[in-house]
Amino acid sequence: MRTQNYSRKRQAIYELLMSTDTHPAADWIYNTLKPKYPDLSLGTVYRNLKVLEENHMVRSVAVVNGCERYDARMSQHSHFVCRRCGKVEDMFHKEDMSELLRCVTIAKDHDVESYNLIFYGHCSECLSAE
Amino acid sequence: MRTQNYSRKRQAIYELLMSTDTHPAADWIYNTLKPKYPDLSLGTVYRNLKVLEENHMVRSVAVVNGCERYDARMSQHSHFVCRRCGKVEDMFHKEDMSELLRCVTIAKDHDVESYNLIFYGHCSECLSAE
DNA sequence: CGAAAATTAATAATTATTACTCTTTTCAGT
DNA sequence: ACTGAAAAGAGTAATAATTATTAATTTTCG
Repeated sequence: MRTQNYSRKRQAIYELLMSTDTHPAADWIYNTLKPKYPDLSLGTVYRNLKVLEENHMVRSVAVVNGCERYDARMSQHSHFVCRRCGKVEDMFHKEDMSELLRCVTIAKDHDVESYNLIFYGHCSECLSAE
Repeated sequence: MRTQNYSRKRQAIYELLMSTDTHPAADWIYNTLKPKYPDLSLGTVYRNLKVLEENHMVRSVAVVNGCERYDARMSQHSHFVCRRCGKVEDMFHKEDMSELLRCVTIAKDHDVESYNLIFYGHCSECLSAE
């Protein structure tokens, strides 16, 4: 059986995502890896993000200004999106969020696999800049 | 001072959104109103959705398959998105969700204005179809 | 090594959304 | 009701993120 990440570029994309907490878009990943991988193609970044997503190694955490933003930290946590600068920040949970499921009426015949909680507002930098 | 002129098309878009719980995309709104307003333009739908959004009469609740989905019910509630058919359903809260805010670490210097909670999974129709 | 399968670069195509230009509608003040 | 300026719209072109295609390269593994 073939291993999952046998391509250097896929590995590089994954490791870059693991090493940052900026929740970048495909475009940023492409530009960041380009110097080290001069023949990298943007299509490769998109395709690998999809492959990694299917393998639950990466997830899309938000769409900001029409751009999908990715995160390789799969432990359950939420995000804050700045409406002004588009920055995406982590928001870690104080306690188990399964609590959350008790707060909403869930149809019993639905198969709820995951959830995504996003907070919107203005980040500290943008607040002080105004 | 003149703020906004009354427009019957904007009104129609708003009323259509109020009358449905399917959380439609711009495209669906356009096709639904087209028979009654034969000269309606898709650009008009997009522009008015943005105007209504700025006036807090409408909000985007999710992006499904690259399409923004809208809701005119502004009372706080969450949504379920079916990963298979893309359906967006309402999930009303059993209790006050301000409780929710206590579960995450919120940086004090951030101005959190709103949040969006989306559940993902498979709806009952898609489950029984498999 | 060598063949089969997976991956990629480069490019073309797709598609949701926005911008633009000119026309039409709306409405406050007459 | 009439008018003129502001707002809104139609129709079309443009934008930009993402996806599909295809031929070439790389990787895997017997």
